[in-house]
Amino acid sequence: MEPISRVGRPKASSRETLADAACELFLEQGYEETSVADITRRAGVSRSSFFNYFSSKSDVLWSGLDDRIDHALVELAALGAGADGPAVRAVLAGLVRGFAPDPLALALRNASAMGLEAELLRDSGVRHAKIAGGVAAAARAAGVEPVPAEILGSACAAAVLSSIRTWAEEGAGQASLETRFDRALRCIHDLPWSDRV
Amino acid sequence: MEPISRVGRPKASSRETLADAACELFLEQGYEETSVADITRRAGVSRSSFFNYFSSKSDVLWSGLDDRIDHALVELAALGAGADGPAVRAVLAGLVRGFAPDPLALALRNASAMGLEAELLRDSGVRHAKIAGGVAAAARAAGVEPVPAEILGSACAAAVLSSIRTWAEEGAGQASLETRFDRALRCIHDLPWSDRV
DNA sequence: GAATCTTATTGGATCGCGTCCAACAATACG
DNA sequence: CGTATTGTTGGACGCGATCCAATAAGATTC
Repeated sequence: MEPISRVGRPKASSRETLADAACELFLEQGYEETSVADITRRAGVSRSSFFNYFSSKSDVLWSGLDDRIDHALVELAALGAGADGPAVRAVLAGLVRGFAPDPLALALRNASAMGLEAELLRDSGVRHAKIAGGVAAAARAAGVEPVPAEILGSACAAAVLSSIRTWAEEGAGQASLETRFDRALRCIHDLPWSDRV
Repeated sequence: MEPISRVGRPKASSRETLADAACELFLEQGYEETSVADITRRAGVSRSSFFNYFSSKSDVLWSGLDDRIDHALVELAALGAGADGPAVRAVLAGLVRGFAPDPLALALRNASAMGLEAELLRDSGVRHAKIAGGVAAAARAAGVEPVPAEILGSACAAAVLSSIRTWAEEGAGQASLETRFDRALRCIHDLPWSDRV
């Protein structure tokens, strides 16, 4: 991935060290109650260093998924006018494929223990919006009207995020994330109340 | 609405005074660049007073819609097991009915001038999640499985928010908000790619 | 091995949001 | 005129986040 540069001062710490320290503390004393200074103290680095590795406290939880989302957004944009259903489906499937247990999965599973409900509501809304926006743009590029495009985007984003959430909540057990996502996507064209809402 | 208390010190300022000052400044110099202190300076009150009227800076923009959303959530919860399509539709229609031009509408129309893109993405995500969560809970109460319920909720939330957004962006002209919302809701059971995604 | 280049780490200053609280002001009521 | 009630104010505080200059630790070059 990274063309590890062999020049300059070597990194003394790592994202992982910081993420581990952060997750420990989130579990021990809650997310809100853990300051960035707490995290860096435990990791044995300075507070400044934290922001060399993460752009914010919540980034510890979300950077893994964010990378995947950003990658998917690029692919969606590249679809151009050829953004039909299967193409979009393939991009989104790639988004979830191989998504490993991660600080985010830990946070989703222990949301109440971490006192994360509010924070997760807020942050997952941002990711929902990013995915939905990307899909909506792809749909518009393929000729769909703006409002239905947004609704479709939003439904797809919900499929992605809610499959991740249920997968994380139930541990690694049961169905794989990709299977869940497939099932979720199928729900879109089989919505309840479709004939009535 | 309010049982105006005739006892104790009368209010020296008002929400409206503060909201007006805030909107002026947001337009003049942008949202990020406007501090709470700036707002209260212009309104002629102390910084502390701001938080007697609004719970946060962004609350200036969102409190009007938030009240409506909270009201709708209560109604949705009250539906219980009888939450069928038309009932939910009626609640959501009530959410948008008579939604007047408002700091939020101003912000949506002048988002780029206010440098609000990022903030709106973030904040509208929260409202999307609230609406989607409420509709999903109602759907689950009516026997819908969790994942399709979330997707349905998300689609409904997108219908609400995207109709508000397009309505605000095009000024008060063209179609009324309620008409827009009706059209948006209809998109849900006529999604493009329905046979393919 | 010394100078130099590149990159990482660090501490400290600074800012803004949001919370909290005690002091104070203005009104109604008895 | 006291007193209760409600609103306003200033100040202190903690936290997240940004910025920057000083410093450290290697690699590279000569």
